[in-house]
Amino acid sequence: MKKLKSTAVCPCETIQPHPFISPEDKDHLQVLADLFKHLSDPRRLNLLLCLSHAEHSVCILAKHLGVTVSAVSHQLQTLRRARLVSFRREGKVCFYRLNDNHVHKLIQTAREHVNE
Amino acid sequence: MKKLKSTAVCPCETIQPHPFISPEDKDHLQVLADLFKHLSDPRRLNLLLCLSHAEHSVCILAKHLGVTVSAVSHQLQTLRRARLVSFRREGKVCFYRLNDNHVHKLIQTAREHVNE
DNA sequence: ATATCATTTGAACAGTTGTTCAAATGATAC
DNA sequence: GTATCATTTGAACAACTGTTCAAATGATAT
Repeated sequence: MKKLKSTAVCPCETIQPHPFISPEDKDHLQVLADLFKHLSDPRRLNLLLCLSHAEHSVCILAKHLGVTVSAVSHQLQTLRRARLVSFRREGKVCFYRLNDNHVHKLIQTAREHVNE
Repeated sequence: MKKLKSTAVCPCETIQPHPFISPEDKDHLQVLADLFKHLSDPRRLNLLLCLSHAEHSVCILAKHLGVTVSAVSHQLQTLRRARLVSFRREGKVCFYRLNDNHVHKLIQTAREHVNE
């Protein structure tokens, strides 16, 4: 067990740091990460897959996903803030739907990655 | 402020729950979510984008990303366990690279989603 | 063997996330 | 108005995540 004092001097010190990515990508980095974060929870992913077939009420979603209504509602609010889903109210019932079809493409590409 | 006792009885009660997704998708749900989780951190995403241009050493990556070597190394171990990156050792230096090009496709699809 | 550099590893710690519970809100019917 | 159903909301709490720090390991050179 040697007591090494971290000198923190490496050859890279002389290299001037610069991003390997373009400025516009840099700007979108956080936005992209946030998008992926919404897809990174199994239950939320399941929820999105349910909605990819048709619009559904919160109550039905909870039933089919096997979780509480409250939990689904919280997830839906998160997805709504991220503009991944939208909804319409019909009387007492709220029907949620996917906002566009890009989510499908994302999942499809990910699925290809997994299956190899 | 009414004290409502949750009756937890809704019309959906009569509906038998079934997944809206196919069995094989159900199996891959966790795997897919895990994949997205690795892309959900801005710094890790930045790291992957750096590697999408060429292989790089840990030291250089830390320099360019503006974080400590330790932090980068931890991230790389995570990505390595997920088989998203691999590496080769050359003397004292470890060079990391992307494991395949699916990551590019994923990022590209996500980027399209963001730009609309 | 010792020194140094590049990298890894484990522990601790702060920040974030998702669920649950209880209560509130919105809408319809009586 | 009250009752009921569907949904939302906020607070609390446990679980997870990523960073930092210190120490260890791996490799090369002297």
